[in-house]
Amino acid sequence: MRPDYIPKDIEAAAQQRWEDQQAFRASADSPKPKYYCLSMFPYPSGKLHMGHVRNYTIGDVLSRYHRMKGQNVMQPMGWDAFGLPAENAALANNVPPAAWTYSNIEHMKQQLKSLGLGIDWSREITTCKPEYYRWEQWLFTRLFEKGIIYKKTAAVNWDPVDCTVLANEQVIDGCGWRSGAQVEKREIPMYFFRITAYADELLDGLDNLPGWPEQVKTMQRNWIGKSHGCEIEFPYDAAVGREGALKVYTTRPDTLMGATYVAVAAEHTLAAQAAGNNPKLAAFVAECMRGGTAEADVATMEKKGMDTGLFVNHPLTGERLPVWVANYVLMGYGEGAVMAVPAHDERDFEFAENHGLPVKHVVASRELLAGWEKLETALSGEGVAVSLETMDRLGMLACLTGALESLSGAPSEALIKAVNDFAVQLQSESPNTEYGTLTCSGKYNGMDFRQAFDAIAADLQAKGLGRKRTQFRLRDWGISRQRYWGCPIPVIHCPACGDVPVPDEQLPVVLPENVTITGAGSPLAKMPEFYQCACPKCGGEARRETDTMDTFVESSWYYARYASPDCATGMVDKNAAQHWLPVDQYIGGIEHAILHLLYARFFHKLMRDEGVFGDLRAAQNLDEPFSNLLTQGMVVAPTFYREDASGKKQWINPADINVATDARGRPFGATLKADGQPVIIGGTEKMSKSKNNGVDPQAIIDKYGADTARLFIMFASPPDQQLEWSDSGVEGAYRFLKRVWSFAYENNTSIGEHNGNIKHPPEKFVFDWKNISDNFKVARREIHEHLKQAHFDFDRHQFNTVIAACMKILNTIYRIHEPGLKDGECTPVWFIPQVALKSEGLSILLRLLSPITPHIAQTLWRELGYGDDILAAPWPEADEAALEQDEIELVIQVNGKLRGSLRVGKDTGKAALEQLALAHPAVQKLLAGGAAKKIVVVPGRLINIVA
RNA sequence: GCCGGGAUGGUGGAACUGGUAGACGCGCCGGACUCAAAAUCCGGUAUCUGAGAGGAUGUGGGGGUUCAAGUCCCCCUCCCGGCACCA
Repeated sequence: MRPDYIPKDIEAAAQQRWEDQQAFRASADSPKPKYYCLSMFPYPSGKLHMGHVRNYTIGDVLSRYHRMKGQNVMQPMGWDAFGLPAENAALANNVPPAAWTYSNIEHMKQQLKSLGLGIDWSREITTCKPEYYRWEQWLFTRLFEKGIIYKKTAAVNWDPVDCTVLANEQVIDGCGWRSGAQVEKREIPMYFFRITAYADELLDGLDNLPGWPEQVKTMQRNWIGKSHGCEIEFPYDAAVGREGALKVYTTRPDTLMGATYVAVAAEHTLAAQAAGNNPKLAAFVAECMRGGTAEADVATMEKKGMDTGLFVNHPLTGERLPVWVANYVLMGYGEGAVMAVPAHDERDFEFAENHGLPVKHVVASRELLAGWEKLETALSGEGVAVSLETMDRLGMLACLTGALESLSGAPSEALIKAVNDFAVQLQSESPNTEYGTLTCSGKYNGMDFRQAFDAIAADLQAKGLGRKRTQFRLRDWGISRQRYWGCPIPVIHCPACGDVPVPDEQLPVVLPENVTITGAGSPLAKMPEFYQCACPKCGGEARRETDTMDTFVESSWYYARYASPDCATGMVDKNAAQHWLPVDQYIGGIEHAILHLLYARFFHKLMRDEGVFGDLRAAQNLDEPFSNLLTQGMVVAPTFYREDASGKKQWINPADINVATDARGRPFGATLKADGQPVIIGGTEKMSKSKNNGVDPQAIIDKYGADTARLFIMFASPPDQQLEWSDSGVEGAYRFLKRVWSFAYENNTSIGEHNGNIKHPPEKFVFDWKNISDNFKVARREIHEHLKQAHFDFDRHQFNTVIAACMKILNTIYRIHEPGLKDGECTPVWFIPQVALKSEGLSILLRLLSPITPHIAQTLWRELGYGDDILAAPWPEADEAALEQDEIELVIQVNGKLRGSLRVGKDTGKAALEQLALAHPAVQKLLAGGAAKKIVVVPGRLINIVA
């Protein structure tokens, strides 16, 4: 055995061994229970980044852990190969997207292999290959025929200079990233997946996912946004142009009597109609069309609006309400129109304040009602009666003003104060968005939310001007992309037959790979050899669709494809699907919590309903694709920069920086290694090219080895938290592995001999641990306590404390020594238990470490004669007998403050404990002769004396 | 703006069900080894106060519940993720 830890050598050897043995090839034939462990596949951007390393290490740790616990693990890998960056790279470097993508895959695959991941590479899939996407096209044609896919128009970001559609990412401050031109919203026809048809199932299904983080389920529930409300129609007459009704949806029909105006989106027909003969309004509508479509931008815009001059009628009172155009009302949401109740909605209130629109309170809190009662008493004291009818019509404030004006003399000071008090109270409740009691609402006065909701809905229904409706925030999924590097949409447009899906025998519609990317429009639309075709129905001349699919489509079903990656008869082989699905553990970034994970769940149900998984009775448990989900945090690192003459920040990579610290280790400045001059320390941010704070995983692997990289990443923080990169932390991880190696080397001979004597596996050898010395008993108890803790932490995926437990075990076994004796001098009586204990401790340590740092664990397992293959070793279990203790330590508190401790027999009774605690000198001192009011005894933990 | 998270020593983090705050690392300080350095090993290290024993304070800020709060409840600040065409 070599005295030094040389990761390069042992890692290459271990990886070669796994490759030779095909150690990670998963077969459905195994009698063991299956465990399908999946990490989100990477976009092949060029090289691995730390986020990938983190993701795949977590997946590999779980895979290896479950394998050692006796499961038949399948851990596949593939490439999310379609996407925008390939087109950008093509523009920048003049390389076709296909060639760029394939070469990136080649390189990244080597990098993944060097991490020592236990991946079944025979299942590798690449989404830009026709063998993969043809099945996506196949499903599309089925769904198209079923009506799950339909066509409608939707708004996109249009760059008027480059004449191209931009992704939200490519719109910066409302302008195109390349042209700098102001982006416009433009309506174009697109294909949509009717995901809303599955909204209820997607929502309810979340209740059957106990293995998902609560926060992700909450986000998805909110995203789906099921609400119960009413659709309400506001009729208008011929004065508007023609008779009709403006339809809105609201979750607050109880506030209907407080509606003081209605607002419509710029694209709404009423807006267009009003703009027809109003140039100012037309200009405003055009202004609303400027800017991107991203919701975050729209929602943070200044709320602007303009009066159309049109009126609609309140459905219950017939009152005329003005119609406004507002930029915060979006055509794609609900009906593209809202009823505005400024008194009870934040946005409506702000808008009404800005435009001088009336505010009418119709829902009152208990406090406000009490305030109003007080005011009424004050008013009647001055002989003023408030008419309920007036109040219903005008609202409290207007009604009050009228009443005061009707006073014959000047109001008394008491009345002025009462009025002021009420006004202040009303102001503080504006807007009041809580449920409350209806007021100023005529026949609905006094009702609560539920009663008012039902009564108003019933009245609307009776008038034919509204009804209860359940609505979802979730919108149908538009999948058409006017881009080249994606899966072609398998539709042919025939002038005679309309949109015709491509028949099975003509699939796949292959994306041509040798193209030139210009950045203006899709190259496919310029390739007659691609788009010219015959109609499959009538044979006439037709045009092939040149849009491609959203790349979320590929990533919505890849997990299923892994079950039978080469299946040539369908998306997935039915038997393979029924064997491997669902995914037992899915791991990926929290940023995918909504879109990707919702789309994949949706697709799973589409495939199920299409019979892709076979007979539904046979395909049980196939309603959801991912049983357990782990969402990892991102990898962040410190940033450093200098400002150039123009004030522009020049970001400097942390690798080129020296950080100076004071005597206590506090950083007080940083300098550039190259010139020794100071740089500015920025914040800690997500590793990125733009902040130049990325650390190349390859450099870490080359310098320290994959085990160190994996160990550091798993140790630095729990998987779901963000991970802060630290070079010295990496050094620490490396130091620990060197210490493990040294321990093994130093005890190589004795442990090796011991292991040889007892024959493996070591558990078969029953050592009489009862007769070892007290020191050894303590050491052994520590080891087994740490093991127990590690086990607990493995199961809750808190790998950082698993590693802490490993470090503690190493610290313990390093100290195993009979006092005053060295190995060579030990008498046989001491020597044998000492070696046995060290051997047991190291065997536990190596097996605990093996999922995390598999190369060193495998190497030492063999070197010290535990066995040939640590993957086949049984998972260690804590020995309960080793954990037993006769005496325990209890903490003594006085008034909740720590004042001392007590060693007692483990079975000491409560009364005895109280006596012992009261007799404790620190307690005596604090009680100063007084009696304890109360004594709280928490068994095994503490005694709290309340003085 | 809306939805979801987060904040604990110089630092990454630990504290499982409300029960000894700071495990385990990193850094720093001291020591051993060395001609010296690196590496390695041993010890110390929340803050303030005290010679010391000890005392006081302390988990982003403010309030509350409890014998007891990092943990539960209410309000606030800042940071991060997502917002439907980045993946």
